[in-house]
Amino acid sequence: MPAIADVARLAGVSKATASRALSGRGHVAEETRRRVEAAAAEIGYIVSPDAASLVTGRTKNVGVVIPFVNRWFFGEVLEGIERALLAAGYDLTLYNVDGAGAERDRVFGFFLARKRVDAVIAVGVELAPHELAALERRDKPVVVLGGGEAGASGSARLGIDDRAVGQLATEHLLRLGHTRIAHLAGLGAADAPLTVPGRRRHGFLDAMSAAGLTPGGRAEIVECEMSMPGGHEATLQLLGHPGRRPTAVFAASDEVAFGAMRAAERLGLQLPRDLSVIGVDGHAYAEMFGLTTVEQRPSEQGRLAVEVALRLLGDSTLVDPLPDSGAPLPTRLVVRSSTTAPQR
Amino acid sequence: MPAIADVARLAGVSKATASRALSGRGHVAEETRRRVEAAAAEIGYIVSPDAASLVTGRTKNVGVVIPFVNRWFFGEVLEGIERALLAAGYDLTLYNVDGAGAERDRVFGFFLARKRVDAVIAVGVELAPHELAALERRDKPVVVLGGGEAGASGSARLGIDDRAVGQLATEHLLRLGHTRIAHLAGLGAADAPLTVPGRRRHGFLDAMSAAGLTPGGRAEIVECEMSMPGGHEATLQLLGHPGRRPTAVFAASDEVAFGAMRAAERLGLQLPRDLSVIGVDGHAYAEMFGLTTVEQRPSEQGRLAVEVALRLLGDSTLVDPLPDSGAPLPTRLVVRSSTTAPQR
DNA sequence: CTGAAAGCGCTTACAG
DNA sequence: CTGAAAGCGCTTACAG
Repeated sequence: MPAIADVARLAGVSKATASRALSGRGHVAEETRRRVEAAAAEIGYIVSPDAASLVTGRTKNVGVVIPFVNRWFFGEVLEGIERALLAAGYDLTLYNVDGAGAERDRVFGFFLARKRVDAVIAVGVELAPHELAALERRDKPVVVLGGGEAGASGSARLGIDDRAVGQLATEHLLRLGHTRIAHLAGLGAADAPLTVPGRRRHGFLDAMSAAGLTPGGRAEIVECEMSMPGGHEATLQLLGHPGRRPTAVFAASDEVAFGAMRAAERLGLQLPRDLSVIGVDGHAYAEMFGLTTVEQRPSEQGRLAVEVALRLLGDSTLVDPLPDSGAPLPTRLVVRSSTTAPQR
Repeated sequence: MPAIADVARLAGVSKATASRALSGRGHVAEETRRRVEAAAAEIGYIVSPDAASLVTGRTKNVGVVIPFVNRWFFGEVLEGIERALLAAGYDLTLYNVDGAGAERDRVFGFFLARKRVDAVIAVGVELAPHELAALERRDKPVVVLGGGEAGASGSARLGIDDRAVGQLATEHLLRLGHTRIAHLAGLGAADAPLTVPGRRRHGFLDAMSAAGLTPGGRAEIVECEMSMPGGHEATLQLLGHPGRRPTAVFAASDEVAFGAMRAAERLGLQLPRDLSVIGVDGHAYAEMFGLTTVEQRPSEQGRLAVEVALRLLGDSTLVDPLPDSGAPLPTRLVVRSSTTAPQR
């Protein structure tokens, strides 16, 4: 494995000059640079990131903490992050952390605490105060994407306005004339008002109240896992009482909405005549299902999170101001065939 | 940021002893070890992986090359790999590489060529000979999971027997009495016989031939993207000719099967009466769809790939022999309600 | 524009 | 069982 000393020798320069020529930092005569580059190419030299990190203190590596890989939103975010990081010459170290437990403590207490990553991007993960503090103590910029409370000093927060999204989705149904509207909320929505499910639920309640409709207790909000089977099961349960069946459902995510649609069809309902369904996400399958949804662009959000992280690291080539000013990321209502006016 | 010299000073020992006490390599008196550990804990010392890598030549980091994150099989594999790597104290560096192109060349030519990962796990990616050769030249063990041809010297290959899977799925339909069976194959199945879609298609043809049924050209094999919309679209196309409609469909993956089921229902068919559908995967949603499938365990496969990689690195604590002997990974037919005998 | 030297933070023979 | 010393492969002031 050739080292920089080999390149230097072959090019007839010092290691210092070889380093400058290859890294582009510092001035090197054009002719010298060419010689060094030719020498490096000839012997297949590739810089050792470890050695470089040791002296610069930069690893060119970003840690990503994410609770799921196999949920559409998270997978898309991850792809967006990966692409942007790669383009910037950074590596992505993946930590799949869901909930609490020994594994999580190990990620924050050991893996992330070492000098192996320059920054951390946390996707849809509530960072405990001590977790954030530990990262900041080690001068690791943190970018939090989605959910959560306002950030601490060294950290940035990015995300859509989930409360507004819930409100918009509900208002769409209200404007169509629905009054018996159920909400399929994510697990823990009622208990954790600052999480993504909690905020969407809040938006739902805001819209209903504004319309003078006070949703009753369990009959109109059902919590479920934010997946297709979650929505399926909850909808079977929800539509179980034929007495006061809702005419519309606001599902906390598109995957939940798909499950709801399938469950309703299985019960013999005609969609959208007997039940309107709206989701949140803009899932790749939404078009196939004809699902009306509030669309967001997770892969774009991932790209943005990377830009903010690089900027926090002072390694951004960007001129444009970034939307880390606190403004929420964009969303957009996309109306398809799954929502219509209620039957008279 | 405290260094090992600080720990040594505080514990009243040399850096060498501190290193040995903390790493567990080499002998240290029990009492000394305790003093060193107490000192490390007191000042919050955490070893610098870069510095350690530089001298040991090991990074405790494995690169994972994967074409998708957001397809069930791949997401599950990734989660399995991540968990196993984390448990072994390794980091996972993610390279999301789909198809060819400049990005791919950059991953293999730059990112993976550096001394930043000890080994590479490639999931469902056909490695070009020069890509494999480049990794081997740098002494990087390679574990290939899924698809592809027999491995080269320093590499191991793991996967299910996709041809046998295709055959089994088709035989299940044949045994139920179906004779007009269509296959929804993955894109490129006909052109690339050694890929996953190619092998499943091959198994389909083997079973059909053995039953004396020679499938005609395009009427009975349709290729599509291996996703739910892919299966949906292909099925609408397939069932377009009411003349010789198949009574059963073997879908190359569960996601394709879900799309096929939805398309058939949309066309007014009663499932499974009018159409039996079988998939491959054991997707988390298969139960909800009542889908008969040939199940595999991708997260388990990911775990196995890690074990093989660690073994190749001589860093395995395992005693049991591993299934890297060339035997295919296990699969299992799971019969649900989506398949039944054809209508008379 | 270029080079000699120091040093990043570790680990590992080599002695004792 | 422990320590002094060398060295992993780089980059960066500091001179010139």
